[in-house]
Amino acid sequence: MSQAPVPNPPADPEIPPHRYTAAVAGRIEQSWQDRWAAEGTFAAPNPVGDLSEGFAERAQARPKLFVNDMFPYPSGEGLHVGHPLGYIGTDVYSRYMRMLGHNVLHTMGFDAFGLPAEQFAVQTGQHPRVTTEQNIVAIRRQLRRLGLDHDIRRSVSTMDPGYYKWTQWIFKQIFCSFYDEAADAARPVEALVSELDAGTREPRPETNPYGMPWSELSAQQRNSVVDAHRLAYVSQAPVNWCPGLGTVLSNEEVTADGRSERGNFPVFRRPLKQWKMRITAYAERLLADLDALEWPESIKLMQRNWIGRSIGATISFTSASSTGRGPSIEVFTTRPDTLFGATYLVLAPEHALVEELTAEEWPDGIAESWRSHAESPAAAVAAYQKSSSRRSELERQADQRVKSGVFLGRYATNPATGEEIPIFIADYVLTGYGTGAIMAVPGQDERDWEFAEAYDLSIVRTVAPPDGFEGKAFTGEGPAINSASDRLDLNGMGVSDAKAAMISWLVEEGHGQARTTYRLHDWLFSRQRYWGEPFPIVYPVDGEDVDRPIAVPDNALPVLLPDVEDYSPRTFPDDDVTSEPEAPLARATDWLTVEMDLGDGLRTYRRETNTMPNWAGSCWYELRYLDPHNDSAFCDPEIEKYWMGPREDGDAGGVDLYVGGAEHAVLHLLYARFWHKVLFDLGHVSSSEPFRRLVNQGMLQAPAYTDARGMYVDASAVASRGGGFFYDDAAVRQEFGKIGKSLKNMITPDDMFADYGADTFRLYEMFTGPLDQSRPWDPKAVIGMLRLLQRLWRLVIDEQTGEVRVGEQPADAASLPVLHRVVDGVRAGMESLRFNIAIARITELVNHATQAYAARPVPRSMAEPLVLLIAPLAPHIAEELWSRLGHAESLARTDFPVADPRHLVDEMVEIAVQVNGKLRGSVGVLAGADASAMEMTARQDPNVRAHLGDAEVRRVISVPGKLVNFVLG
RNA sequence: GCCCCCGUAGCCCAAUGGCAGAGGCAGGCCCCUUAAAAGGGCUCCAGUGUGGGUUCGAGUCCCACCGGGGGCACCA
Repeated sequence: MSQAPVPNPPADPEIPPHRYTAAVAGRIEQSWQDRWAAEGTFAAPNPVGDLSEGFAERAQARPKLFVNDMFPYPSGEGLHVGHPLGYIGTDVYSRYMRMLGHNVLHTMGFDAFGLPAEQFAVQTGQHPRVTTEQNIVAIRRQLRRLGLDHDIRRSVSTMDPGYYKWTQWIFKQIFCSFYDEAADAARPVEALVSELDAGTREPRPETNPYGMPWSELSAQQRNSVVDAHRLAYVSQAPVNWCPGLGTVLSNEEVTADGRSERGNFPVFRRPLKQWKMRITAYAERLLADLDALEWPESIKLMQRNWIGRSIGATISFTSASSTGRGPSIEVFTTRPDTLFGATYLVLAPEHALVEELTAEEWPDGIAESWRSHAESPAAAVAAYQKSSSRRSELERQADQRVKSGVFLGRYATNPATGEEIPIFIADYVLTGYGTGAIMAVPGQDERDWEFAEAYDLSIVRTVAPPDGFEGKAFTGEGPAINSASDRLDLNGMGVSDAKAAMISWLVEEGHGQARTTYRLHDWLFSRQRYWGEPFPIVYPVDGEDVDRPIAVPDNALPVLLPDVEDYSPRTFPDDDVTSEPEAPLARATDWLTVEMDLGDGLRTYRRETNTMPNWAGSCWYELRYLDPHNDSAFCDPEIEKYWMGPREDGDAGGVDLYVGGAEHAVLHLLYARFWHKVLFDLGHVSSSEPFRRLVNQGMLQAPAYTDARGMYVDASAVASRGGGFFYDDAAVRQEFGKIGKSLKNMITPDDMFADYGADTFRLYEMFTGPLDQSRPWDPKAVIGMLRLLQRLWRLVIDEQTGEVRVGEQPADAASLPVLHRVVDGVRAGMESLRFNIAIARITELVNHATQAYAARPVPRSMAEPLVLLIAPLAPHIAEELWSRLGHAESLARTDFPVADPRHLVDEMVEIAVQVNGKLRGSVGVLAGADASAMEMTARQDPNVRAHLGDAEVRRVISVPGKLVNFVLG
């Protein structure tokens, strides 16, 4: 497609007929996009399977590279100029790497399930699938117009049954697995059952409440023990219930102030029966494997904080009851060394032992404040439990630090001191962390100190604070004090020695053991929404195993999402704590019950009516790009190994470059790692991590304008005059903010295509700063990149005639160092994803060539490398010029220019001469000059001489090619 | 409160510990134009947030503080 020179119908007769304008750019760009699509330029062959055509010739001998963006949610508003930042970044990098000889796969898909589509459907009465499909079409068009080098054969959409079939299949894999601590890996549940049957394994204690060995359990009891081992399981536990959204949410979806991340509705903790994923089994590996990943440190840190490992011990306290011994209470502490200072125990209000530990009546002689103005401990406990469950997280937040609690009327024995200490419940102890119970050590813990002050509890320091310490609790390092009994003496030890000594004593005496806990909780996986993946789960409606969750067989996948009359989730007033979740799928009455033969004859089953959370589809999509049409596996193992497998021993494997926003630090990125590790354990993938290298693109902010009333005005209608900004002749104030409707500063890629063309837009996005940095988007600055392309165009094409104007003569000697320095700099910018410096280098070369060859043709030996240098950044104009320079093939796989080292060093260099570190002169020396030659030359500079005078030169620092510094004595 | 990142010209940003400026926008001047600008050329503009320290030499390394952004927050 060596197009006839584009006829340029000049709207303005004064513009040269063949100038590179937005209109010309638009025609060139669309014709190249057509050609790339027709020729399959960016099709990356797989080693085997339906996409393997061309592998031998195009890929086999080359290194591979898999580049991936976080795929977009196809919202009805389309893309604004902020979205493509990362997409363009990966595009430039992948085009560059392709020119370096890699078999590059760059992909894009759609995260199609989600709440907005459902809400839009409710408003318009259109099926969410219909509106989502329309949005996908619109966004596909925008992405194509950007000229991205995606292998479009591999586009995926999470809402397609052919896709979510495999989401459901992976769910089944997780459901049908348990975590084998000994192997430190997930294994199939069948293996668990056969080991239990063979007697080579006992159930994990917490899974077997029956107090009998496996061999003596009934069939139903065995089922419940097995189900309690599964990595996906149903549990009745306090969860985040959001009445305003009508659904439960995962911890990751709740903000620090107890509201939903989406919609900002209050969230309440309520015990509900819900699906969870045992991500906590992977806590240690999710933590440890972060080290080897090439991820931003900030994201690694956020994941480490979220996983929140604490190393400490569990300690058992024996309680006393009116009849003698009561139940023992297990607490978790990171400071076992302070046990001698534990003067009371606190349980979370929801703790399972609270009822059993509540005394009949108040013991004699206790302070009124401990009675909570209640007649009996049971009444006080009931009132307190009620009030704390009613409070939203937000309210708990608001009275943070005001400690309250209730005495249970019972005491426990401190195993170190033998003393009786009172047992309280208080909501500053959280059910979900550790054991849900603590030993309170006011001397070394600020929270415990506050509570102790409020309830007049005794305080014993067990770590000596430094002299002059005037604070309350002392949490720092110091020697142990008050920590000795006739059986154990910690006094004088530092904190870590004391911890170790205490733990070994506890273990010896049977009072406790070392233990590590995590802040990470199991992932709440069910949602009461319509627009998501149905679970591949059914429940028998009768029989002995009634209500037991059972996975449907693989041949029944996908479990299709049924149509319903009403897609809307049942929502409630924001603060309706007592409301109950209600899944929209429960309304699909025909779908709800199903007759199946799952091995014991035809029976009736009820389907699971919850759907999966929005994150499910994005937990594994990078794998589906690799083998998108495979109907017998989510991905052929050989193909996975080729694109994502480890490169050498110790390498985790994964996507070679993954780019997306930092807002997914602990949501998508943690969930996806978890799923990937399960698939790895079960032998389905060879990589142990999904994303080897991660880069967060920055956020773009655009100018927004407020009028005198403080209202936002349409930013596109604001004019700037004489340093001020005006809207309808009224002065307005400029600020920068998130692009969108609310600030009325929406700028779309379509505006940019129309005004400048895609190449200028791409250049501008990449030019304003490093990829990972947030920066303002200044619509007025885009013109600079168009000017650059116009100058480039003019170097190759005569604006009057449209003829190619390059010459065949060699380049000037003075041009070669410039060219090669620029090549070197552009490569450096491409490698480091700092495309802004690559563009600056290219601009230098364009400016140099424009000046040096103002009156004569630019040599082909300069023009061609220049075109190739800019090709990853501005691919359309580069292809067009390359074609006009006489090349029939696309430049997509042409070798990227290489800098010749001989031209990187000048013969003569200017070096700085300093005296005592101050610049005193500048002299020219031969580039290869050694230290003494540089010094000799430097001493001849008159100004340097004057400064040296007669003083003694104590030392001379010579940096070759840079400077000489005389240090005087 | 704790943790992380960032402060260079009017603005966006460059500068392996070695002469603070590569590139762009805006401003000014000139050329081309009847005129204009989304053409061409030239040009003004900071001593690197503040205060210490290390070093022959600090934008760069270390410490403290100030300002901006982000994360976590009763996690025992």
